[in-house]
Amino acid sequence: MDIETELNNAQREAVLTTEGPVLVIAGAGSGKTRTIVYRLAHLVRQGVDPAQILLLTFTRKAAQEMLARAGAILGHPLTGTSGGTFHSFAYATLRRNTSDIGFGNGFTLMDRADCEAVCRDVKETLKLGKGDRSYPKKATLLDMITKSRNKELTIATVMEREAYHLSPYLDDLSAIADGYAVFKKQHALVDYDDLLFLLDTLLADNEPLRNQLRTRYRYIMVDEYQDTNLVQARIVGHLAGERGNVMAVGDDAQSIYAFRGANVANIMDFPKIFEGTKIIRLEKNYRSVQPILDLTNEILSGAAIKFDKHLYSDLKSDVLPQVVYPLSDQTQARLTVEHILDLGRKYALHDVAVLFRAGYQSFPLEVALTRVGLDYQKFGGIRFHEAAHIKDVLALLRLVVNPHDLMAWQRAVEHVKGIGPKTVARIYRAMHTDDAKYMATITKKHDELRELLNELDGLRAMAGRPSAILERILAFYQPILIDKYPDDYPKRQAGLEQLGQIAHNYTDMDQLLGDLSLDGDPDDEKRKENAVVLSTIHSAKGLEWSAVIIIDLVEERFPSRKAMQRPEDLEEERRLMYVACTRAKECLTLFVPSSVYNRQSGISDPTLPSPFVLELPSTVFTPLKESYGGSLEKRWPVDSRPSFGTAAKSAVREQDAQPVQARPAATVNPEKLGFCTHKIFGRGKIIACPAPNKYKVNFPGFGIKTIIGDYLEML
DNA sequence: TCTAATCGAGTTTTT
DNA sequence: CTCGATTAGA
Repeated sequence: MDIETELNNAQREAVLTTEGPVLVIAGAGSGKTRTIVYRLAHLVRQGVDPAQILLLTFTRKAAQEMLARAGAILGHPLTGTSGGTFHSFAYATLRRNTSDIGFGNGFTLMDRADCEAVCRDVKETLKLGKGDRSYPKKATLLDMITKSRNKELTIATVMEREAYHLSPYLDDLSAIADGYAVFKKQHALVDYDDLLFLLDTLLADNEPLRNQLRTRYRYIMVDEYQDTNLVQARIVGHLAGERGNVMAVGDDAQSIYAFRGANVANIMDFPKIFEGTKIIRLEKNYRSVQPILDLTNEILSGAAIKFDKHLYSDLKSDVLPQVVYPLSDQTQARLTVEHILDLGRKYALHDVAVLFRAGYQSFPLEVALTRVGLDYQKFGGIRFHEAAHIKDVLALLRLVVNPHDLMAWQRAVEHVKGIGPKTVARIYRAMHTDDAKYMATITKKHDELRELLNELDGLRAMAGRPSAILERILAFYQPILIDKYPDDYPKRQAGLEQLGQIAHNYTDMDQLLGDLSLDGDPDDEKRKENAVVLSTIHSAKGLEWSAVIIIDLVEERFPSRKAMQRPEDLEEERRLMYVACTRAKECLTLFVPSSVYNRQSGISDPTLPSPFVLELPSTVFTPLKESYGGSLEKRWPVDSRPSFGTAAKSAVREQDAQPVQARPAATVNPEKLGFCTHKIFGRGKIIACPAPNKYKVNFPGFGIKTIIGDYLEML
């Protein structure tokens, strides 16, 4: 390890400042990870016990990679260092102190599906929303509840700020949120948010424990600090103390988790909370060639609130990033595959990534890749432990540990034919009131149920290692698997076998269950060789590839349709675009399809290019247009823009650029909806006003569109 | 009363 | 494809 030659001045200062609070503002690709890795190694070399270091990161993968790299520098692994996410750290700490948080008999961690099911059950128990087609879905209910908790605002405030269309349901939502909290308490259930809040309270109230942890973790490092929320910041405060040796690392321009309650103010306020903070800025970029940085700097310069950032690099290249305009999202998939094959001659396939805004956007590409026989590895979207068959097996595993686990019972018993939600609830009640009579009748009626109960009794009696228990469960589940998924059970079987493999590494069942829900896909651990990477941008955070392709850069997809309503959401989309582009080391290609398939109408809709592409000056990229023959030609996209002409289009863009609140909302009495005109779609009839300042309009020739009032001229 | 089957509407991002 | 409302049948 040579700190003098391997690090620049700013990095070296961050590594060598081991005492007191440090805030590292690290631009994209500025060697942030390298700095953390060297600091870990440096601390250990200075004689710090690795067990005294706590490394909090955004994913477990990131933490383990950093620890491994530090170990490689030192020539021996770091033993005993605590590294992981806030959530997994909280889970482990709470497990050791269950009685102090009011769960003397332990608690069960719920995953997203469990939480949604509780929301639905509470809604039904309260008899709310019966027959109302536009009633918020269980996913929406949960979104509001967790958002309100993560931002530490009332539901009313969250609704007022960002979900105005839900305001008719405010009272219902508050009632459901209360019911949700009560239900969790009654059943010893804990959701992801609870992990953080319970740890915060535990540390605030329990001085001996707080002191014990402060002594144990003398050096704390927190990565991706711009994506922490208020409660996470408090936890750091508890653990570090006012004069703690704590280093926070982050980049305000890469804050992309506001939807989850992340608060950029945390990183700005860090020096206020920790007195005497040393602030270090890493600005030189070591990842990307200069032409890519020219483009990413342009993305940031369009931000509403300017960033004090300008990335620069010594890496030269005379190849500009490309912007490709395919005719449709179908040809986009084909052109992407061709481009990947092309890149594959220069780079290893796992060094090429395709990034997109939402998980479903890669589906056409996945089909195209499969057709030509290219292997791919997808990040984001459905996680390993969320697949139905994995959840089924985990439910059985959970029941072995905790017979009171209601969510697991629901899952396990609903496989029995002839038993639905109502009967499950009655069985659960009967078991807990020792109603032997009902149990006898119901087991007599359903053979499958009796077998299930017998199996669980047998499993509890054997009390072996997790892997042994799991093996027996897999055997028991086999017929259910085949019955439930006759079409694709072999594929799912492979997933179950993988689960078996994972279980071999564990001796403690609680730890296994916790890790599975908290640390994502064990599949993600290593990058497959020779497989191109497909990833949501959120899942690509902190990673880099030689070549990066971003697809679906059109309005309504990226930026997401849901982010077009509020200026602050659009700003987060811009930062997301920045994160995506800064992942690229040498090649960056942006795809802007001219039309996308619309499932509703079954035809392809014309698209508008993403504002983030439109505003780029033509000097920073090379435009390529797909000809009708399917080949690519260098040409200005403006030459071939369809129909309505560029004048109308630029007029619309100017309008879009104005902040939405800048103009008073056009007022229309919803009682008598009339006609309106739109710059692009022309004259249309207003058929509904689903929310204030939002209209459903039928445009002849274009169909029904939902549009913000600001873009309409009322007639 | 409850379950299973069918139909129609709507799809962001994650610990 | 997935969720929820609706409905026919047990």
